[in-house]
Amino acid sequence: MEYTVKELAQLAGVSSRTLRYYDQIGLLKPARMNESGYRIYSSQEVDILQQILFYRELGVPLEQIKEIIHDPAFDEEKALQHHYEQVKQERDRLDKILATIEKTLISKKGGKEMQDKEKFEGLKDKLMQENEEKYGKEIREKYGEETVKKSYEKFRNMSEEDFKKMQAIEQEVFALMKKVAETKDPTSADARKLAEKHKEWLMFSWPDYSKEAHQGLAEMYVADELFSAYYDKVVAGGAKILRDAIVHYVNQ
Amino acid sequence: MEYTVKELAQLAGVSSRTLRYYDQIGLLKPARMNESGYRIYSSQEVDILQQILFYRELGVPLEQIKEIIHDPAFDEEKALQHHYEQVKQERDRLDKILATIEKTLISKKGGKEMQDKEKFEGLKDKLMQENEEKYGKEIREKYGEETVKKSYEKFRNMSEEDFKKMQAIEQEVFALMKKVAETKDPTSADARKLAEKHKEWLMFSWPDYSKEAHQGLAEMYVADELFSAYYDKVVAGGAKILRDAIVHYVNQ
DNA sequence: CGTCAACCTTGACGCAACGTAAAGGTCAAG
DNA sequence: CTTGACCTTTACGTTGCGTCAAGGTTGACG
Repeated sequence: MEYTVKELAQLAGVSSRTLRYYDQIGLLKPARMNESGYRIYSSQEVDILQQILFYRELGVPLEQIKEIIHDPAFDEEKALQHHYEQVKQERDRLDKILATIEKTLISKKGGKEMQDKEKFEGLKDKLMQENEEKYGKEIREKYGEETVKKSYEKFRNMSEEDFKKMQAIEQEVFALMKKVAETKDPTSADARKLAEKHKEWLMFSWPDYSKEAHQGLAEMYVADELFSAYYDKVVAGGAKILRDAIVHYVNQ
Repeated sequence: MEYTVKELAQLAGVSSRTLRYYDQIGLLKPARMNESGYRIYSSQEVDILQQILFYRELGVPLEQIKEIIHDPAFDEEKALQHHYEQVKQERDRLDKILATIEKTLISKKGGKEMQDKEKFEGLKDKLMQENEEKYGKEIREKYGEETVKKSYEKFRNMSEEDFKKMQAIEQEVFALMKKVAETKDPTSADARKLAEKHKEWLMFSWPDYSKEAHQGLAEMYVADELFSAYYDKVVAGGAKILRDAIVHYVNQ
């Protein structure tokens, strides 16, 4: 059985252009060309195309499919394993994105006049997640994915009232930051209050508290420029002040 | 506070090229240009960039971000809601891909000489899933995602022995198909046996049996050219013979 | 035998969101 | 005044095709 481009294309549910492209990149060459230069495929190419489409469905790049198909010595299992990891990472990323969008949508409930603030909340949260990944490996191992999910649920179930409370507490944090900025003494009573308030604020969105995570977040406040800019807006050196207070607090 | 491209880029963790590109597409214009044509950004642009990066993290296309940012009348909530659906679909797709890769990797256990066959198994399964989506909505509503997951688990936990059994049964299905092909009578005893064998074969990878799904799959055997080609290879008109036998079987 | 639709060919641009030169101008430090 | 680190615009490469464009081939019909 022989096929022209269009015939094979319809058989396999792809476009003619796709077959020409596969020819072009050397992924699937026709069995032969007829006297006027038409591509002629045989049933052998049908089989190969089937395999190609299978891997394509899995999102494997055509270059890699080429290797899998044409190089019998190629370690297909390894390639698939690798691809599996890639896909998994991407899926996990999307999972996080979904959670963030949910939260962003929910936080819209908080009213209109603080919209910009909310947007920053979203960013903060993103950074919090990054922080978790950087500093909180142990915590993740301890509590696993469940914790993360709980955190989202907690946030999701947060009422508008809670949300406003959370913002009020953040204002208190700011006020204490300004106070501590005068002495810059992380061992002072106000510094302790600052760290405690910050913990209180944190607990609105964190399902569990751990000193390690708290300190990790504090370190990131200083390390991440965008983040520290947020606190430095409140008072010069705000991020460092907050960090020092927290570090001293968690280490008694 | 004013920034050059590089400064703002480092502050926000993006490349200078990105900022130039955002300028080019009108997403983020610098506050002004200096006398020699350098881009100068103010802290206002920092804030806007923050928002842009937030949405970019969510995978929102830059064109849409542009609307969200620059058009205050734009329904951001609706846009995010829509985007949420998009991302969810993509994530679900990746979930399925992961399951398929897993299965493909597992099926490698089945031995080397039937590798090509296995690849087709993967394709068949992909089509089975599509079939489920097309014809099996009711079933999905009945059993939900759990069923699908169970199906994968069942496959995952299938031993090499089971796998070989499954293939042996498929051979029996082929033999019966050839027999029935002589009379083409879907009401014959052999046709009944054929349908039953096919069900038996099916149950290796399906967690539950339903007549609707079985018939749906049968219909697809005929509707999908690539699929029917697989059965037509066994015997001419094989897909139709199998379909008719199954249809008669499930309707007593 | 002509012709007309439906195929086929190669070539080339477009898409998203930049990365990466290339070719040249600007600026602050030494 | 030179050097190196910045800045500018222009433009091509990436992935997997979709979509013209301009022209040749084929097969059915009158």
